[in-house]
Amino acid sequence: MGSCQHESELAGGVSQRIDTIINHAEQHCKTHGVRLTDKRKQLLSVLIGSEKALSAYELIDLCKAEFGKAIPAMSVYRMLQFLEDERLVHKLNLANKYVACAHISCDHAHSVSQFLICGECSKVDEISVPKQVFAELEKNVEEAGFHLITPQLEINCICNDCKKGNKH
Amino acid sequence: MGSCQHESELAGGVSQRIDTIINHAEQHCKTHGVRLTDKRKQLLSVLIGSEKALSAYELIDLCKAEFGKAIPAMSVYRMLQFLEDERLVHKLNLANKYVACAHISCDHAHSVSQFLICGECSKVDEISVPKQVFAELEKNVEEAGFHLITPQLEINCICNDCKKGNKH
DNA sequence: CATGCAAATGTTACAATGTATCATTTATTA
DNA sequence: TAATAAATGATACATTGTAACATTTGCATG
Repeated sequence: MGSCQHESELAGGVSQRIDTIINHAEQHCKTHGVRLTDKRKQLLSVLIGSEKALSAYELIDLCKAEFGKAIPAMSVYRMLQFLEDERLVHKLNLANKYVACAHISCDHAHSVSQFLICGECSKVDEISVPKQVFAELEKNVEEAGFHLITPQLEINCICNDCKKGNKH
Repeated sequence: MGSCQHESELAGGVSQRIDTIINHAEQHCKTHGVRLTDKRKQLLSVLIGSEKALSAYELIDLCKAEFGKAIPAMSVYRMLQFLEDERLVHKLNLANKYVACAHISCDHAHSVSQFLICGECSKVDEISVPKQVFAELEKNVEEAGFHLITPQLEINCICNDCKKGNKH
């Protein structure tokens, strides 16, 4: 697997960065024969613009603040499901929150993602641990008579800022 | 750290096994100056007797079935909190369910627990991966600017039985 | 034993999260 | 443009979890 640029490090301002990623998402959907509608795009752009993982209802509030109209909860859950199916968004079950995939603009597939979730401020980092470490873990799982279903690990952490006692 | 006998492998029948563990739990509470009341004991024994992780409301139903009286949700959540604080029970945030600690009868502390959670049937196994594997993982977490708070990893899996398509 | 205090549990009323069902709107295609 | 499928909206609920206050229980002490 080649290295890739983390999307938070893309050049340009914030909204330009979001546009770039959204463009990639649109391209992705086009080639998959599915539609990235305006509403879905709104949701995704809010997630991309957020440092933190967001709950469905936080998303509703933010969309309302940014776009003026409240999206019903039912619709938000459906759109999140769509975005998850298209691997544009990850659901963090540990926190019941959602984050944009950190690699939407990358072409290559990412094998294993670990999500570090700050329990204080919900900041999330999506990292990839070395294959070998993950392979070790998987070996132990298999020995216990279980099988990994998603190569996704969610880890409860505290981020540097919160550890230092900074407010947000 | 010494090796230890997994509690599901204790000799004797099921209810005897539960009694044995409960006795250890009582001893534990006595030395910690807290009370393992009858209700708390009921809850704990249901959890010990269950192969699967149980939600708070599943616990309410099972307690009602076994002991005749329904415990209010509020009380159940409080008792679960108590049992968690005493490290007799683990909360699995991935599944919003609870399991009895697999090592109540062991004297020594267990450093790092990984919970393998079957997404089909909620069966849970509490394993310990080698220290070195965990240390590797932790190193990656630190490099990302995060810190582990609980040495607890929850992993979405499917168990052998469910993979084979067995019904429960 | 009575009394008083603290811990534990119960009750009520909600808040928050998530979904089933049916209605409506929007896009696509013949 | 009409027919159809996909997406979204609206309503009503189910489930999960908690805040606030009331009651009961266990325990120490006079």
